[in-house]
Amino acid sequence: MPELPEVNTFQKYFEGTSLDQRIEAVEVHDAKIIRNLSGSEFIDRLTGRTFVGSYRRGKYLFAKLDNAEHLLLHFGMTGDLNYYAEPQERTKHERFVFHFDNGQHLGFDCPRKFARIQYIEDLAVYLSEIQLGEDALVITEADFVQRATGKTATIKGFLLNQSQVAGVGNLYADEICYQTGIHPGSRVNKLSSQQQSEIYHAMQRILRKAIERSAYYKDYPENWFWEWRKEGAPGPEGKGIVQRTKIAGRTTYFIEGVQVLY
DNA sequence: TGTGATGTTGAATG
DNA sequence: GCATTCAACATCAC
Repeated sequence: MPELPEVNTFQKYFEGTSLDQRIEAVEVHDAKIIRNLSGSEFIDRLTGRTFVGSYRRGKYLFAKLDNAEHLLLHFGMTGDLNYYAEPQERTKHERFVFHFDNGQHLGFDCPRKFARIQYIEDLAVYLSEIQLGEDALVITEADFVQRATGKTATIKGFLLNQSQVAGVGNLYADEICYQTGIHPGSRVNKLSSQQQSEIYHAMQRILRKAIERSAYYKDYPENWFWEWRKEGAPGPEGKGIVQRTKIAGRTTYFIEGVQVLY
């Protein structure tokens, strides 16, 4: 689930539910996804604190604490937030939960444990240490094109590379390639700067639309790929054939005969 | 029952 | 240095 639009939805959910309530207790069921602290250290650091805001960059969500430090929530493939009142509303794969002083809870659910939770003392320092590109919605066209210039990677690989642009994942990368009529295996340096800027605008348009629909796939426009991601099926309007392959190590769908390989 | 899954990382390879 | 592939992480659903 969690690519940029999904994480944006998590952020809204977090801000709409979990701010300004003192964390009275923290319960850790499985500390595996907490990367830089033990379970008991995690409990010690968070107990008594209050969430006061958040910052999202790409798929990284930083929950801001009242001591100006942050908790990084990276959702991996299956992370999810669950704010609830009654204990029986607890989800099956809850890994830890904050008990707020108003009786509410914020649980972090993650069946596959690919999520990464990290306690960040200094956000600016952390961001300068990791290789994380500018957020896909924030990056300027000039910066995007400049980063693309000369790259020999496939366009799909480039879009997935979080150190170039942060936020695009496997599904949206396919959608961007589809909507620009470009084969996902095309080399970035074979594309004109005009095409690179078309990709930039498609990326922003698609992510914005997805956010507007709260990353709820069923509400996406009918001509998006959700409707046609089936190998061997005819493409939209009967043009071309849906192909499934592997590009940049990820399962990739595109329409043979419609998306041009450069 | 086997296969693959919306993410990231590190090692190995070209 | 750059790009790609693969394995690993752990679990579930088809």
